[in-house]
Amino acid sequence: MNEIKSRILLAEDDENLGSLLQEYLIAKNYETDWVTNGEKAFRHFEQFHYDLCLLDVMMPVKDGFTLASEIRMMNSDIPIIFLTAKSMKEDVLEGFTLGADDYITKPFSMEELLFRIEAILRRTKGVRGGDKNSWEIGSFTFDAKKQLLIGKEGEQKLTTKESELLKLLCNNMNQVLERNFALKAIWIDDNYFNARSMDVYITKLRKYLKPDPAVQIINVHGKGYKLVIDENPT
Amino acid sequence: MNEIKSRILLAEDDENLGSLLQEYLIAKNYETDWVTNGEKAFRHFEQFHYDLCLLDVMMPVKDGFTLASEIRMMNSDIPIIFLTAKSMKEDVLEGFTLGADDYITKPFSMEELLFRIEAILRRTKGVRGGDKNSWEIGSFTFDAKKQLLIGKEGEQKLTTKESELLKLLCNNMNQVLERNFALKAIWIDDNYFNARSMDVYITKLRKYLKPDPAVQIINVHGKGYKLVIDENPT
DNA sequence: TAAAGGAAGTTAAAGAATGTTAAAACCCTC
DNA sequence: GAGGGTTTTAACATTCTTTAACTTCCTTTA
Repeated sequence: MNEIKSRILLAEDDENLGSLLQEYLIAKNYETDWVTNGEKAFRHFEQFHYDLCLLDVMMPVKDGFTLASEIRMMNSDIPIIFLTAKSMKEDVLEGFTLGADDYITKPFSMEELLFRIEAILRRTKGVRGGDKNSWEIGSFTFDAKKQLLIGKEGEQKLTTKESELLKLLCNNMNQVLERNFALKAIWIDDNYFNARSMDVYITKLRKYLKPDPAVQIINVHGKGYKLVIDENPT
Repeated sequence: MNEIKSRILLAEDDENLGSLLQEYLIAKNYETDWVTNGEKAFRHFEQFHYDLCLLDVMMPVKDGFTLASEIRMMNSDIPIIFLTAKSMKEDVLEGFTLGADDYITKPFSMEELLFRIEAILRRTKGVRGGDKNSWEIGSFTFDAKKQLLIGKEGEQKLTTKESELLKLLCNNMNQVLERNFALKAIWIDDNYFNARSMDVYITKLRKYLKPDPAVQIINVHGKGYKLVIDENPT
């Protein structure tokens, strides 16, 4: 239940390897989409949400490096692992300058890949075992278990709904929390009225967080909300 | 610009390799302490502050894995890279279960090690090479995260679409941002209507940027747009 | 070089999404 | 079933995006 599946985008033109990897990753409980060229990969990336990209360097239509730089342009945080057939140093170096998080040289064992994936996800999700229930939100501390938002000016007790929504926002810090996802997670039904109810809660949370202007809940029109924190206030 | 030196703890019993690595890392501007066994390494770790540990797996007195688990016990966040002579899978796996952030198999090139180190430090320090979310645009400052364009005359809150488009332009500063790419990146569908919608947003951005005549969004007919900044105004 | 046609610029308005506030409905506990 | 807190509904305000209509600019080609 605390096992939120991570979504992986796998771009690999070799049909055998690709399907093998997809099968393996799905078996390991990762929702894995497999595409066979860089062009398709980019379209998938635009359209869906992923937690990690696994990109073959040499692919038809659009190579892995080009693809990676385009992906980086749209999302500067998502982890990217390159699969490279050649162990050529130049490849490795270029990959890292593009902001790769890791690379792995073919042939590799499934296990090795899996461990690299898990190592990166541990880091990026900031979880070394177990899921979080308290966060630093700017100058606030939010304790989800106690449903308490502690600020400089004092404590604010949160209702269940308020707390659940803030928790989802924290879990997706700096990323878009999709309306539908939040609705289904909290309200089960994602109908019109519940959506409006959620709007009301967003307003409430914004009011609570108002004392720290570095903290903001930003609306992404037609998509959802994003909790952002200004790291270096001017 | 990022002149903060990172401190590295290097534990390697091979005198030749150890001194070579230390020399190289210092040349690359890392403050590197080199020790020749696990026992000494742990004492150093207790006594000083480090940003990254580079541990040989096989060392006298105390091996790298034991050392790592002791270090982990004191600091669950510090990045650890194992140096391993054997390429045995078991080693790799055990290393990762101990919370290694990476491992590298001997023999390796200095460059490869350096890039792995830098990749990890980028991640943990949250600073990645070509990864920005704020730009100087002439006399403006654009904060993509907060969707804010700060000028001399005041702040302008940007909508999601405005911000996404400006971000793409910034990522391609002084280069042509292709219409097609921007459309697919932001609107997903690159049909006629979305293209006209983008035109509208270009107009809006130009209006916001108007206060500084050195900043311009130039149209490249049939191709796309280019954000240029006049560095030395006459 | 002038005309034609497509590309881009501009502005306004319509419709959908979101923001806000308050009252109503609900749900506990006593 | 009264009272206090929580959640939903309602009503109205505001903002965002798209569409439309019209204008201007650019490139090609006769």
